[in-house]
Parts: sequence; C-alpha cells; structure tokens
Amino acid sequence: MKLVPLSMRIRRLARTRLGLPRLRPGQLEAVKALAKGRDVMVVMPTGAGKSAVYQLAGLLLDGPTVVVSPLIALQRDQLANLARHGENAGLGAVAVNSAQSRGRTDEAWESLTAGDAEFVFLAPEQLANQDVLKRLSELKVSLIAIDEAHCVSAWGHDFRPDYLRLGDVVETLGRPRVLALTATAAPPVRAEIVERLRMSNPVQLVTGFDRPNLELEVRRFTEARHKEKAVVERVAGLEGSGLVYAATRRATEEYAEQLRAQGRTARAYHAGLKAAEREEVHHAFLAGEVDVVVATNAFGMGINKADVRFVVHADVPDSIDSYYQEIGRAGRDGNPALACLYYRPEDLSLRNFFASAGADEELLATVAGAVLEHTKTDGSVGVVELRRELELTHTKLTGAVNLLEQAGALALKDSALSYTDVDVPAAAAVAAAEAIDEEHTQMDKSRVSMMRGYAETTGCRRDFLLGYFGEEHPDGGCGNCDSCKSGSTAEQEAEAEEVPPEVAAVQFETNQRVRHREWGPGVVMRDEADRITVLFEQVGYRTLALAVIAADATLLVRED
DNA sequence: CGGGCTTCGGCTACCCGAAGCCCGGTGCTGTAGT
Repeated sequence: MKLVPLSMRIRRLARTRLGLPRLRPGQLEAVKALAKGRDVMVVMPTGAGKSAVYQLAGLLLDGPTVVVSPLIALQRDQLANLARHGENAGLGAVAVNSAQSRGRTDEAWESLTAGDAEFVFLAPEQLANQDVLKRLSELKVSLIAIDEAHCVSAWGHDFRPDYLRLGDVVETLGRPRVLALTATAAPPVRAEIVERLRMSNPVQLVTGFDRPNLELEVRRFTEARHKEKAVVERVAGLEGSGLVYAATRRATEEYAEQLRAQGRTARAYHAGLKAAEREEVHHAFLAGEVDVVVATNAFGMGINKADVRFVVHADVPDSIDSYYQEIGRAGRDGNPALACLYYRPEDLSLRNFFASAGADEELLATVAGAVLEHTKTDGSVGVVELRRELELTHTKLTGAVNLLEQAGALALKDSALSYTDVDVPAAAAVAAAEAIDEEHTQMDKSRVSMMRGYAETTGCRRDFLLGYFGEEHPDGGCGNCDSCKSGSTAEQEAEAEEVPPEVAAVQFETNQRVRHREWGPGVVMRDEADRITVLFEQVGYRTLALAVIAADATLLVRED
C-alpha cells in the first residue's frame, strides 16, 4: 500500500468533497494537528473557513463529529451549508434540538447509528441530557468541535451555564479530540476556553486581528439628547448598509423609527421580537432590502454580509471583546468601512449594572443544603431528581452547581451530585461559592472599564484594540483612526519620550507575571511609556501608573 | 448606576421642580394545552 502524505490527502478531500480548490495555511495546519490526535484552538475571522476545519477533520477521522453550536439558527445554517455538498460526499449532517419534531430527532439518531450521518449539531444544553450523552457515547465520537467557543467564557458563568459543563462532556465521550473555534478571543479568554474544555496542550492557531480597512472613531458626549441626535444625523447620511448597536430594546425601536423618518429603511432587532420577525429582518438585511438594522447584542452571530459599510455604536458595549466582535461585522469585503462609537461615560453604568447581577445567595444555600442532606442519607442525588424536588429551572440549578463545584463543595459525576465533605457546613460552601462569583463580577466590571479606556484614550485606537488581543502594533499609529488623524497619537508618543528617568527605569514586558500587594497575582497585558495594564486573577484588568510603582518598591513585583 | 415616567408638594399658579419608583441583555429547554 502506498502511503499518501497527510497534507496531500487533506487537500484532496477539500477539493473532491468540499469543492475547495485550495486551503489556507491555518486550515491545513489545524486539520493535520487533529488528524495526529492533538486538540486544536482556531481563532480566525468569520469567513476565513473555520467550518472547513471541522468538516475535513470529521471526514478524515473514523467516528462521528459532534459540533456544539450556541444557536439553533446557526445549526440550521451549517446543515444547509453541508447539504449543498450532498450526502454522497460523506457529509451527512443532522441536528438534535427542541425546535425540530420528535420524529426528525429519531431519524437523526438512526442515521448517526447507521453511519449515514457524520456530523451532529447540538446546543450545550442538549449535552446535559443523560439520554443524549448515552447515545453519543455509543457512537464513538472522534471529534468534538465547539463553535463560537468564546461563549464558554462569555455565557458559561451565568446566562448559559451548560457551557461550563462541556469539559465533563468531553470526558464522558471518552476524550475525543477537542476543536475550539472562534473569531474573537483575547489571550485570557483563550486560556479560559482551554481550561474549561479541559483541552490538553492544544495547538493554537491564531490569525492576525488587524482589520486595517476599518476606520475607528469615537465621539464623546455629555448630554444624552445630543448623542442621540448626533447618531441619527450621522447614520442617516452614511453610504451603504450598516448596523447600529444600542443597549436596550427600547432604544433600538426609537432609533429605528427616527432613522425611518430620515428616509432610511431601518428596522429594530432584539430578543423581544417574535421569531418570525427576527428572521424577516435578518433576511431582509442580507438581501439588501433593509439598509440599517438597529439592534441589541442579540444580532450578529451567523450574520455574514460582506458589504456592511458601517457599525455605529449608540451605546458602549460591555467589553472590548464584544466591541471588536460587533465592529468586525463591517467591511468583510476588504473595502473601507466605519466603526464609530458614540460615547457617554454615564452609559457605562448600565453595563456595570448587568455585570453586577451576582449569584443568588438563597439559591446557593438551598442547593448546598439539599445536596448535603442527600449525601448524608443516600450518598448522592440525581440532578434531575434534585431539580424536581427544589422546583428549579435547569439553568438556575446548573448555575448554582457550577459555582458550588468550583468552590470545591460539590462533585458532579454521571448526573449525580454529592457533597464533598459533610463536615463542612452548607453556609461555608455558600460563602466560598459567593467569593468565586464575586471574582467574576469584578472581572466583568473590569472589562467594562477597559471599554472606558478605549473610548477615552488619546493614543491610537487600533493600537489599543490590538494590544488587548495580544498583538503588537508598530509605533506611530495606524493612520486610520480619529486619534491618528487629529495628531493626538503623535502628541501622546512625544509626551511619552519625556518620562522621568526613575519611571523609565521601571520595566515590565507584556505577558510578564507579576504580584500586587493587594490584588494578588496577574499578567501584564499592555505596557506603555508611563503605565501598564495588568490582568489580575481576582480583580480583573487594572491600569497602574509606573510613577506609582517606581515610588513603592513592594507594590508590584515580578514573579518569574 | 442612571433614565424616564408618575406622583407629590408647594401654596396660589391652573404649574414647576423634586422625590419616588421601576426598569434595563444575550437562548436553550420541555411541557401544557389547543
């Protein structure tokens, strides 16, 4: 038997099965690493062909591929995409979710068992179901792909706690290869994905974040009315189609109405609309029948329209991560596009409010107490049984279990919960869980404050964004942001030259591990001439003036 | 935390400002009832 080199086999599969004449370097590397048994994290912009990575790896490896996808609408898109290539290409794909009929789900399992389907798409919530897990275990899954993997970090802690359970799922399925896919993830987010999914020494393929065709701009306001008026006037006059992001549903409706009054075919989009209307707006936007969508953060995932000419933020988003993801929907065709933030410092307070929605102490106490009692009497309690007994929703119970488990108070194995140490009172477990939750709150709030940093910087905006994602950008600015155009980037860099010698002597490099006297351990994320930004494990992002560090030798020390 | 709406108090006007109150974002699921 003649051995065909792996790269050649992958390229041939891409050509014959997916109709892809050539692969991009990252794609080939990712598939090769998976074929060799490695876990892989791929951070590539939308449209760069992340789907082809799991598709090719799935075809190459024996046993079906599980694709975890956050939205049923995305699952549908992916199914339709695969269907274009036909089942004869070995690309049979099915989905398991609550939106399809029971009969269809039965058929899906049958075709997986018979080997007719290679891919199965599911939301993480499905993987909390014992029945689903059992069926998947029997199928000998060879690859589990987590699409939109940043959801692990962004949603796992509260909104969709099943994202934090995926690490267990990987174990339960017998540790298939794990592939994490996302378009946007800063280094700490990548680290969290690796940890939560329990990926082992993954190959990380991260393509550059820079989008030089996006013109970056921030307009600052003090009065809400002035800001609103400016947004409407600006958007009414912009060429082409685009998105306007606002913080509340109500604001999206109001802006859409005002923009229609200005002659634009604007529509609001948020989760409060009926599914049919959401779909209609989505399709009309893609088809060019609606030229402005005014949306909350509900709009975005799965939107692939190349000629979006602007993304205007009428309110600040909750983090640089969200902001970059949202503006990344502009200018995918490579032509010039605008990303403008209409900023008022007061708008940060709503984001801080959302970030401070902490865990419910009573809920934690109820769950901890009940598991303790069951452990004493029966050794453990089934998750489903406990949910019925306490009359809790799946989301609430899972959220509480996640926190108590991280606090070391509970263990969850094969859908049974047990209390780790019956001598530890439930109140102590609750306190420990609350402390962990408080750390997340601090982290989320510090992400909001990084958004303030972006909005208020006088330096190059692109430099700020790229630095956040761990990329260096050459001095002198990008030339395509408002700071560079107004000359404030140059001014700031000139001032940096005049830093006093004792401050200049304080040297920290990006990625340097440090320890703060009060805030504990952290990693330097950004270093500038007169200040550094550190991501602390317990309190999140903090910016420290080098002059302060220089004056106090024990405040911040290196940890090597 | 701050915006927007309603209510209240002042104290004499058919109204004004202050105070009080409520609200604010992302999606899965499974099941009851038509």
